[in-house]
Amino acid sequence: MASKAPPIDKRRQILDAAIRVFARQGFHSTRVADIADEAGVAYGLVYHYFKSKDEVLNELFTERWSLLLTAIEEADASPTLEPRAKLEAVAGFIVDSYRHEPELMKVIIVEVTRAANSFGRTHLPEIRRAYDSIAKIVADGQQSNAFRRDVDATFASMSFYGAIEQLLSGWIFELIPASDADFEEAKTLVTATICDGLEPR
Amino acid sequence: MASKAPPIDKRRQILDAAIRVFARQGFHSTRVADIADEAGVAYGLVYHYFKSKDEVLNELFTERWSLLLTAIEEADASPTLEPRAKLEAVAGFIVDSYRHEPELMKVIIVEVTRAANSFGRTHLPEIRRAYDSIAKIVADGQQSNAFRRDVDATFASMSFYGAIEQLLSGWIFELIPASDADFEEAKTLVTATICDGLEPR
DNA sequence: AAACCGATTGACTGGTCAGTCAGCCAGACC
DNA sequence: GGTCTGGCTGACTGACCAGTCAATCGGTTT
Repeated sequence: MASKAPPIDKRRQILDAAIRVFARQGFHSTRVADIADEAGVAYGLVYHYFKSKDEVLNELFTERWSLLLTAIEEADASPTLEPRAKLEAVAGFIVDSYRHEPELMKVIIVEVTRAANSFGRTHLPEIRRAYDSIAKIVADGQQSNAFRRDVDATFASMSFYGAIEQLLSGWIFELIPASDADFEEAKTLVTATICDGLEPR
Repeated sequence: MASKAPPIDKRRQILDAAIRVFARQGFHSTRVADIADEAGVAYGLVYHYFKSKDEVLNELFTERWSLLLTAIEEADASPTLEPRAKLEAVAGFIVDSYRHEPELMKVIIVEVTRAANSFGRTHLPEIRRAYDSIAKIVADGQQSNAFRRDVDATFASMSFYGAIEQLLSGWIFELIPASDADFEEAKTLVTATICDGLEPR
């Protein structure tokens, strides 16, 4: 055989199965056996590739959160984008992440980001980095008079991120409609709400 | 004895202890024994007053969430308040709740509201009622031209509530400063951000 | 063909708790 | 003094499950 078929990547297979199972049952009520079954793999193999059940979730989170951090920092670094457009880019990235991988995003938000008492605690530094990067975009906007200065930048970034996460939660738990059109609308509307406000101009 | 000293209310004592322990360790990693110890009460007594460990948390949540629902609905019902002032009242109520009972609010947010996969699921209807009531305030504001109409009311209420909850999370996990002045500022700033936006007028 | 080695298997164990239950005790009432 | 009642006690149990490990498998090297 010219190229030896690489064995199916069992590690990846386990991670993908974990996404599905965690999304379906939540981290706490999935047993390691559920992951193994879903992946079509023996129980012990999970421990061959991961130190513990926790490490599986950590891996999923870290993999994706680093993409988010990169996206935010890239938006911030763009010399051509206006501050508002930078925020739009961030909102767009998060919404698209959910659109393309709703199960993974559900796991990350429900089990890590909004579970600051258990897993979130471990990842607080990384989570915080996202808030800080967004705050930096706002602060720069204030510097250049694109944004008013009487709203603290940290504060504004928390509100902005909180609004987005709440929308994702709404989609995740089917509290608000989640069609492609809704996703598109959301991207601009979060930014519009935060930048322009609800009152008429 | 003229008035027989009523026995110390052990049930209340258990609930208050549970607040402290849940806030300190999180629901999942507190054993029923921890609650009993903290309350200075025998293990079995917890089961005398509550069907299960879950029921203790449910009770804590329901007790307080109904206060919140009442507060929102009262603000909404006020004939004199402008829509914006109604939102301010809601934000104020939540911030004050945190200021006066940070441990209880921590438990409610971390273990129920943001744990929609476990406890939140049970209480989704009540949680949703809060969102709906806020959405109604926004919708009425749009009706009377106090708010612009091109932002969906449900959407706006999610953003508003999400922003507040994110702030509380920030305080809970010490990501942002939490002095009395910060609390006061937050009350007006959340509403200002959502109503006026970040861009200068 | 024999030795080697990493991937893979799944039965088993040790520890952890939620919830049970048989009974104790202190005051009320006879 | 005796009995009754219900708040109260805490040792015990049954279930559950993360993580271990000894054994097997299949491919590669010598």
